[in-house]
Amino acid sequence: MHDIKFIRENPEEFDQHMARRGLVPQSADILKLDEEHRALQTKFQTQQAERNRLSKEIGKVKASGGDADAIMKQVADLKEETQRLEHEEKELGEQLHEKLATLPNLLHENVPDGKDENNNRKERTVGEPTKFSFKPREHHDLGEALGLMDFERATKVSGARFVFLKGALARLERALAQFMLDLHTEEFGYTEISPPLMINTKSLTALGKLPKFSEDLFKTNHDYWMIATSEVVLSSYFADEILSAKDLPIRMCAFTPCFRSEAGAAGRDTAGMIRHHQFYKVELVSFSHPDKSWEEHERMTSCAEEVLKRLKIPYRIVTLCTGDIGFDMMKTYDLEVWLPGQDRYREISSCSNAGPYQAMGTKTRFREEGEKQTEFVHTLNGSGQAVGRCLIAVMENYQQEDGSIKVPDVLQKYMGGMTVIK
RNA sequence: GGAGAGGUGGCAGAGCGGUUGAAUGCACCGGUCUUGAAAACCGGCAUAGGGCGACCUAUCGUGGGUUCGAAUCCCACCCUCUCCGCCA
Repeated sequence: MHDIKFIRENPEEFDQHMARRGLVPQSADILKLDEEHRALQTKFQTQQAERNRLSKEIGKVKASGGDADAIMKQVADLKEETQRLEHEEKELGEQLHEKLATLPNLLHENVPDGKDENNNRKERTVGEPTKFSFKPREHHDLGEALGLMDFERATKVSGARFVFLKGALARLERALAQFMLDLHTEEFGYTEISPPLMINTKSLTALGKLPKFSEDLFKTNHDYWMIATSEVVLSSYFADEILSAKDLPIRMCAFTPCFRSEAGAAGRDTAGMIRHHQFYKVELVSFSHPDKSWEEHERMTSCAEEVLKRLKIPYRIVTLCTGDIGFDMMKTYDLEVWLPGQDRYREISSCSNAGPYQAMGTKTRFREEGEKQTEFVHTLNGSGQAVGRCLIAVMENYQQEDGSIKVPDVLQKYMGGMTVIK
């Protein structure tokens, strides 16, 4: 959701942002609509004030036992016109809201231009791609050979893009999640949340995720949507609320399954568990003071990075370009882990600053101490990390020639001391 | 699933067709008093939008309706609570 005031004050700048998103100039249309709306609003309100005044008059006259017929006729004559103005005003208001809610977010100046992921800017690489004295295998090869990953039965029971993990691999998934949660809550000050996994249409619409992403989501027959990320429930947590500046930043993390229809991904990443309908993710969300949100973005990214550093898995960081960044984000860093089996880096985490865009939709505001004025918070979200993909990264980077998998040091305590999966 | 009760400001809680955007209490903020604090007293205290401004408009769960006029009446929906049933 955009701020109409910003567009009024900076129409050219707004159009430049939209142009970078590949859109034609929008501000002229919006400002015209805005002006019409405001003119109509003033007109309607003036008439409404007159109606209210006369109606009160009637009350007084009647209370003193007088005859109010003449005034009542006068108001009755106003009625039709007033109702017409009201409907028109509402209609224009909705049109304007629709525009502001469906246009993509502004962009941080630092976001590179480009049409797809090939134009993302590499920021830094941490660690070297893992070296092997043999040809490293892909995670699904390893998992199936170990008898701990069963795609066939998952297909039988559920369908494509599902898996059964067994024994030590199931436990490894749990260990990873627990390691991540402990790190973020104990060392980085995030509050652990166990949120609803289903969300209503109203919340998703306020966030700007609907109607745009309806095809990518699973919907229940009770009109709930399965969350595709816990970002949506966490970011909606303070909807319609006014926070105190002194409480910011508010940091939350949640470990949840994520459900995605992968409607547009037919044929992509069909082998293994890279792209499934269901996966676990530990999500980080921050509500930040506007002055501090870019700082918070860097901090959040480093929290996500720390997971990989401690697991000793090589990765790199890229800044998404204008063609690859999500439409509701101002800037996004992707963390990409090295997958030896695929011989390439793959996305494992995405850390974004939405600025005030989401907060304006959910009406999440804050107030400075002693001020009357409210302001929208900035919301940030990041994966810290996608557990499923992290599991893959561990398997492929820690594999040994005999097909066994070493357990990273930091996970051993969560694995009952186990040092190798075989 | 069945039966009933109810949703009003940060909280509690009046109001049930006409100066009610909303009494009162608590909380909170400012002041007086005090060496300081407490108490007492005085004042302030919802959100959003429009207007250069005086000011105006909207909002009493949500949406619609009745009426000159709705927090108050009618309809639908949502949510909460109590009891019964079922159930992890």
